[in-house]
Amino acid sequence: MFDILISHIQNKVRLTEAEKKDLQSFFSAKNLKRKEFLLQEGEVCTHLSFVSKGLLKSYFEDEKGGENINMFAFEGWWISDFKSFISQEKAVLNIDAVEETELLIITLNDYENLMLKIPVMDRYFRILYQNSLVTKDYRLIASNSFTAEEKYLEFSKKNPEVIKRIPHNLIASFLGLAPETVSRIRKKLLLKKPTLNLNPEY
Amino acid sequence: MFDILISHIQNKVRLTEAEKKDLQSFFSAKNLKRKEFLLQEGEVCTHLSFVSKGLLKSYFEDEKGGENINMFAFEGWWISDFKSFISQEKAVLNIDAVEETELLIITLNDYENLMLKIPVMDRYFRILYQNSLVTKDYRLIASNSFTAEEKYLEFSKKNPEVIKRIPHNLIASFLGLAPETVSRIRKKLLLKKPTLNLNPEY
DNA sequence: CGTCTCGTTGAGAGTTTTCAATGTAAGTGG
DNA sequence: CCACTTACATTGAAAACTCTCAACGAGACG
Repeated sequence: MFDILISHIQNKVRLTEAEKKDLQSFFSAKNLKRKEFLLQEGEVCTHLSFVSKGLLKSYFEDEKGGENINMFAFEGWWISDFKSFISQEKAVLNIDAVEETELLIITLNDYENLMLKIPVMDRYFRILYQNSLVTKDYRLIASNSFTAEEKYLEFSKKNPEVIKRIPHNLIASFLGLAPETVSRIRKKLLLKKPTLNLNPEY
Repeated sequence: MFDILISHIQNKVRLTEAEKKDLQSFFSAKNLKRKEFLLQEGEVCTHLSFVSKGLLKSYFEDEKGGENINMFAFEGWWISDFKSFISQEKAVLNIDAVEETELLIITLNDYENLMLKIPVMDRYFRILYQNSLVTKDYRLIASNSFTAEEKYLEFSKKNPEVIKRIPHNLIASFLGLAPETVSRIRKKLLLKKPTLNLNPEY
């Protein structure tokens, strides 16, 4: 459980044994069942969470009650309503578990103290956020310039595993499309470029 | 010139006098005239740039030659094609000057050495990127869930000064809308909610 | 004065959404 | 294990939104 966290951190920076020990004391464990909320709109986002197992989605709920998915968080990802977490103001996002999930969570105070105590964690998060910005930037371009078909194609090309794991209505929401639109695009793509049948039965 | 950089950094972290001195040695100055390129698609983004004066835009050029503006960079902002800068691969973005611009630029090597030499700069960028993520996340939500009118309204509410400084066709591109659409929205808004005339002439 | 940039307007085309109905698979409780 | 409910996907038709194309006007700049 902590191993995953440690290994993800060590992927970017080097930790001493003492620091690894230290690190653990800042986090608590939390489990969520399917559909259970980590955060609801209007609450303050008290924790930043590291996903050690499972899958979450964060989403914005519009006036009509529609879910607009903002991001998914898989094993090894961090998630929160960042704005709410940093400012300790009310959250606008909801976060819930798509699959049964195990988290390591840290409060804002501990997050800050963690970095004061283990300065290399500033570096870790700097690199993490830096990479994250690249991704968000690309998504923003796609969202503003691509057609529905391009959005879906691009997504499925970049995230083939995700397509298998997450229902298409959620993927549609993530891409800012209606589920019907995605369904029609998939149909069109299947007709155009039929799947290679690697295990023909004849 | 450096003052602005230093002051922006000190806004987030504390620097010693020695560090301030040190810092300067990592940067060079660069000026751009209106429409001059800082980076063109296909080149490698060799520098991360701090805007000490002026205004830039970064954009993605689609097949039809349309500019899809990704971000603006005002005084005190950093800009680059981050993906290209970090990986030193070819850039997909173009960056050019909207107004006459003064930059402080740093290479990837120096960027990395800077943080090794002045570790608190890891912290500075961590906080900078953290804030940036909040903004991008919000833009992503808006881009995926808002109507054209909501996008424009929201933008003009949050960035009243920007509206004055940047032509509407660029704002349209930034919002992922056609300039005609923005023009029509503005007309509609003017009719609906006429501007308060604070200086009546009668 | 001519050119270029920016903004506006209209009409038609195209894309995507919405609404409603239906089908299918999967999970739950008796 | 079956019956029932819920979640997910598909399809069609109409509506809504936004874009494209084309033309025109105004202002800035050299």
